[in-house]
Amino acid sequence: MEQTSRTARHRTREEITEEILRAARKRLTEAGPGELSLRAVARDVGMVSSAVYRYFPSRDDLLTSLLILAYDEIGAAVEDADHAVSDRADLLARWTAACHAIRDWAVTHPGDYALTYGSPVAGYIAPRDTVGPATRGTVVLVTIVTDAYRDGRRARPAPPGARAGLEKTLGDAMRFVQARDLPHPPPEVVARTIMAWTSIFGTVSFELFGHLEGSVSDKADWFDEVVLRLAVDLGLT
Amino acid sequence: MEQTSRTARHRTREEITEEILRAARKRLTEAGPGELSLRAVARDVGMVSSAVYRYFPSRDDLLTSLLILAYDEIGAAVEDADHAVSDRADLLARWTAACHAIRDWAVTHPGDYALTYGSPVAGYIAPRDTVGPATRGTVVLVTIVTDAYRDGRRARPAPPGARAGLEKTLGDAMRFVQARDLPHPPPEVVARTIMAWTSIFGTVSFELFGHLEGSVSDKADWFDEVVLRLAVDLGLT
DNA sequence: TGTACATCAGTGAACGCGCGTTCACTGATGTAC
DNA sequence: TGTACATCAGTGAACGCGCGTTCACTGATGTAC
Repeated sequence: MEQTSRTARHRTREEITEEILRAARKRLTEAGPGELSLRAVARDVGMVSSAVYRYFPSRDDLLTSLLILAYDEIGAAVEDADHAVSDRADLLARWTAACHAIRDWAVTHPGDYALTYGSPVAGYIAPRDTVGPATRGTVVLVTIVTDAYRDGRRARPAPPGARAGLEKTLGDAMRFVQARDLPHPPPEVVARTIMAWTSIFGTVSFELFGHLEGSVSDKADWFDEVVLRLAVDLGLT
Repeated sequence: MEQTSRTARHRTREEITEEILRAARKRLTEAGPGELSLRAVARDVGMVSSAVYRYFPSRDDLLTSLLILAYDEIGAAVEDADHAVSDRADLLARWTAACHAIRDWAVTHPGDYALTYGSPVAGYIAPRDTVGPATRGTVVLVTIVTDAYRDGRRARPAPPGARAGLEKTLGDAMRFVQARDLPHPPPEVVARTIMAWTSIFGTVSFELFGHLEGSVSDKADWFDEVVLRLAVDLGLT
């Protein structure tokens, strides 16, 4: 009873909070996070600008919520795409599905993509709460590769000229997989995974930020080609 | 005589134009291109804001000049790095030098890097004049790879599952190398080159935009590792 | 070489604007007795 | 169940600010005869 009465007001509060976030995300596709205008968002929602302060203590807090929302959304999309592959041993299918989820989300949410993976907003420092959501998608990619390693599939070997000390260069990434996965994937596998991860987002960024113009004619097909080659390099096939 | 008298005033004009650009670039490291303030730049130079209009017709024109300047600078840095390798047949050395020039420039000019390779500025469309400068650095990377191909070195072969039509997916990039290089590098080589190019900038962007935090402990060493593996994949070793 | 005129760089005031945030307020919704 | 009080959402005015751009001006530099 106490719960339902609380939710009466509570629920509209949540609805309006979501409405503000929705309007802000829409604005992000046109304006860039640094120029996001609280007043414009308020106007879109149909409130006076000061009313927004009942929901977000400041513009920066709005940005933080948008950041967490975006990371959580792309993270969930990648997780869902991976889980939707019923044959868990089909690592190429899982890899392809996960990568596609990334690009699909980015293409349909260019404003949120710029917020999360574009240039950082000047004068804004993302608080700690964003770290968790930020890693969700990445963890899926890593899991697929380490599953492959456990399966006995092998990525490209270390190059002949490679120096020692790769493990130290990687640092936290090594510690992460070693705390999780048995048998421990060696540094070379972790390195190739980070390279692939970077390639995926690099390709998406190049597409969305216009750097493939004049080089690649079909961006979606190109992404598929990249994903396939990365899978091969990672030993997923 | 006429030339020297024209340069008297002309020269200070050029100097002040450069001073404005220098001040604007400095501002870019703190503010992001969308928020670049003409008035702030004028203040830094020690002029009244309206005086800047003697040099740039609008804020957008200032941005365009900054864009061209940045692309030209990184392009020249990459060209110089490549040319500085005296043994032209040492393709790994040339590749490594060119890639390092990219990262070095990016790390020392983060504001300009965000302008050129970060999220696009909302409401600003780069004019045609920026296209030429934008490609200079890329052309160097492509040249190194095609030199290797002419040498008989071979990149990774096309993956087993690859579809036909890669040539069409690439489009302009294929036309570019086919118009320039003999013997024509096949689509697979062009594809691997674009992937490597994307990886380089993806790695730099991830470093500068904070996405390697929590994964890679030594960013400079990591870049070296990436560059080496890309060289191997491209058949430069 | 000296004078008359044209060009140009820089000034300072003004324009109209949108911004983030604060604050005292009103009226509706929820809570406690 | 009904009343008194507390909480909360939203208003509207105001704050001080910085912005891009225009314009009439002054004084210095360059040009032509």
